[in-house]
Amino acid sequence: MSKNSLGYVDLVAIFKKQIQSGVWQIGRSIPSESALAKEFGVAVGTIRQAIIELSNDGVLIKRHGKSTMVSGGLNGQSMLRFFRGNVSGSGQASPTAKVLAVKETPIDKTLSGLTGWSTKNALRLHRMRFINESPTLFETIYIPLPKFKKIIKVSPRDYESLLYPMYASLCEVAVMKAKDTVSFELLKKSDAKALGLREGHPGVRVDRLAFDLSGAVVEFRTSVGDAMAFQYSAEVN
Amino acid sequence: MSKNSLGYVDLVAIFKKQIQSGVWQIGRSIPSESALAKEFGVAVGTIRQAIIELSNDGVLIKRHGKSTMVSGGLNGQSMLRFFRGNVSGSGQASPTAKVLAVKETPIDKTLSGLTGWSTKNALRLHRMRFINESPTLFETIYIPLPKFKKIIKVSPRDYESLLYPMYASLCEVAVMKAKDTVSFELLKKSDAKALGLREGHPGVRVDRLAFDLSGAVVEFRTSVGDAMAFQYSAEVN
DNA sequence: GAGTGGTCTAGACCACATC
DNA sequence: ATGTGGTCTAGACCACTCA
Repeated sequence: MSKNSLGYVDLVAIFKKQIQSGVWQIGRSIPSESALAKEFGVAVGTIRQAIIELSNDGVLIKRHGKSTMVSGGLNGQSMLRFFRGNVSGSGQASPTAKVLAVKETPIDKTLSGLTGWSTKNALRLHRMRFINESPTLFETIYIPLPKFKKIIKVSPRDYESLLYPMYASLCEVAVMKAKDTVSFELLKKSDAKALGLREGHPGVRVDRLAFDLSGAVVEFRTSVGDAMAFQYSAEVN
Repeated sequence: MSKNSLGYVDLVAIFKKQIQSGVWQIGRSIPSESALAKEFGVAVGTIRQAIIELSNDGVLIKRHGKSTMVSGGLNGQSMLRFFRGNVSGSGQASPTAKVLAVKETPIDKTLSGLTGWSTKNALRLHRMRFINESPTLFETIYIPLPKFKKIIKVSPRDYESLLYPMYASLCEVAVMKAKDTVSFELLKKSDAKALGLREGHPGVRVDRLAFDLSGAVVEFRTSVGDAMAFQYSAEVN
């Protein structure tokens, strides 16, 4: 006895593959529910159940009356809400970012251990983030090659101010989830200097692993800032 | 033309009221889907849609083959994973807690501003949390009266080691959501002393607002610890 | 085996977006 | 007016739990 028709769980897996393989592209529409029902030989309700699950996971975006689209993932502006006196407050803060350096570097044991990357090289970016013109976060970012090779051809001055949307549009990589680890440390000389503080000043450090749809790590980022200006809010559910 | 039958959105609201009013009690079963369908005069599918939504919000707990139950909310053991070398690691850490003082205090403007509490008094607890016998977090906890009046009659030595389950079983209060705000500061003398550190040592402070099903604040808690031992992990979605 | 939730169907009808 | 997703129905059948 073999099952000869697909369940919604199967469809969820199939739809994910459509996205990972690029058949369904980031930011573009997927076929209508009734079309998919015909294509896969199931009832519309079954298609809907699969789509609703993916929508709850942030993979698809539904809007009543319009077609369902493939999400580009997180937008990455989530990092700066960690500091006092910024965006979420009233008035206008002006968060900006500047990429200071881009360099191709080998993936060493430490980095591959953290990320699971098995290719040889990665890109390393140094990036400063500003609030109201003042340097607030110094970031070191690793992204693997060759997946992000198109980034190399972009001049750092032409980087978009948010990296994740750029990853999506340029490299077809959607960051769906991330894990932050916040810890406290005294600033090293180099970090302190970049932030306009003295060596040994209390610092905060946020290590972030960013994951794509398949759960693979697509970025590792370390951000350092002034602990005394730091404030992090999180929902616990 | 009036709508003469209930939609699943209406049912979600109705079911929440059943819980808030105590008709459906924390930890107990709710009627079966088919029974509810008859009671409210709708199809089973409509009941299911409402229940699924509440289940996704953590309000109800479904288990295949068994009846659906009302959740007791968060368990409150979430705070200690913030420190290094603890539970989530291998081996056995032994997190414990000890309530040092319980006192009835008036709700001042600051507290009512933060929490929205409009009654006159609150209970204030001082509580120390330990990892492997060593004092790690010093907590100051406010809960409003008269909602928590049953707590007064319990001797601090008889408190359960997790407070949220005690709130649920004793006071019918389920903490469904919380908001943590993490910041760094130099330890005040009193906090430092309680933690076995010297005044001015780098400290971490976590302010938490805990919410019930209706979104009302049911607890305000401030936790202070050693910044050097602090490590916080969070998922970003 | 009786009772519960889980999946799927086929179709009706509603609500929103767009032309 | 057409196409899309949103809601609801009534019923069949499956899968799990427990006595």
